[in-house]
Amino acid sequence: MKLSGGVEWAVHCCVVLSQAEGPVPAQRLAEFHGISRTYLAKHLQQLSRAGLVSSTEGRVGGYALTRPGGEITLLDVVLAIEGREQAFRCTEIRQNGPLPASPQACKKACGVARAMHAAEQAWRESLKGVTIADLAVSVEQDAGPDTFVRVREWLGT
Amino acid sequence: MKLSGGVEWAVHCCVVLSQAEGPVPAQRLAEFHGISRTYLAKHLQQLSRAGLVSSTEGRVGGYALTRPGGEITLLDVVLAIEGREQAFRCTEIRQNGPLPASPQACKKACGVARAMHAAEQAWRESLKGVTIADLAVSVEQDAGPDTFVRVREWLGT
DNA sequence: GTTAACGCGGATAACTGATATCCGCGATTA
DNA sequence: TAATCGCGGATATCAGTTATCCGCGTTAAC
Repeated sequence: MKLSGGVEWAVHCCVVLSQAEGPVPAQRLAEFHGISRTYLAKHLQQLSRAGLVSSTEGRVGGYALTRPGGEITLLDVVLAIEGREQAFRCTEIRQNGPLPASPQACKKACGVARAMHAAEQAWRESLKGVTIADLAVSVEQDAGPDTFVRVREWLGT
Repeated sequence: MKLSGGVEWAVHCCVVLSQAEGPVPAQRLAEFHGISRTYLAKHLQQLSRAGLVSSTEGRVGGYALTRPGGEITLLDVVLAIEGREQAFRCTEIRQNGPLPASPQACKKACGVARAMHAAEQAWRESLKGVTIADLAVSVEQDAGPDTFVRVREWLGT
């Protein structure tokens, strides 16, 4: 089980965007994080399709958050990049073999699937409790109070 | 993000083993669940290496749980199959680019990684709260009180 | 009006990991 | 001695991730 590396990129980009003043081009976000421009573009397009960021085309285009950082959760970003499917996928093996479960019993999900999905729900709830704004605060605490001032400066360059 | 299909197989096998009277061969477990014998064998070997099941070789060999079902959690099985690595892997992109985080600040994990790992911890805690015995009970409730009697009967065939 | 910077979608390719099978080996028992 | 079993290695296939490139339309500056 592995999360796409794009999740990390997307989250960090959202934190930067939450502190930017205007639209930030993908090129700029890629440079800032030292990552591939073309591949990052794909992930930003996913964020755009999910409605988390808006894109402006043309000469001075780029990406911006559609909502304040406090209204975008980590879960929003993760689902936008990873998709909304559950990590655990029940293949209903209880219906196989010499003693298959009755169609009657299979109306509800099996105990294994229920437990796995409950765990995944706990994961999602935890991610839901963290916003981009929260992460921005933690970055500021770790890297110093002038961090985003310098980020904005560099973005304006 | 997707969990290995082997997790589902392994969990269901553990439930069956918790109700078996002697060692159950991989062949038998595969037949019972209508799945590939050779591939299931690989997963059972992983459970064996993790210490969740013991294997007896030879003519009347097979697999058995090393502990009562109540002492084996869903998390034990998932980690045995999926490995113990976190799904989210921080690549420290904060250290890249024109404004890299200071080595000082990087002594602790970044806020993004902390939040992702906290969510994963919540997932693990949830899995830790469910035992094989719990799952056996839920199977019995869903499929009827004589279910495991018939399972043992078929295994003995 | 032309040019340059930008986002968008499609095509493509390399690489990785999951899925799956087969084989020979040693162990055990009928 | 033969049949049944687990074990590990080699191998093949397939899907998903990672990544790049291209042409297209859009927009602003010159």
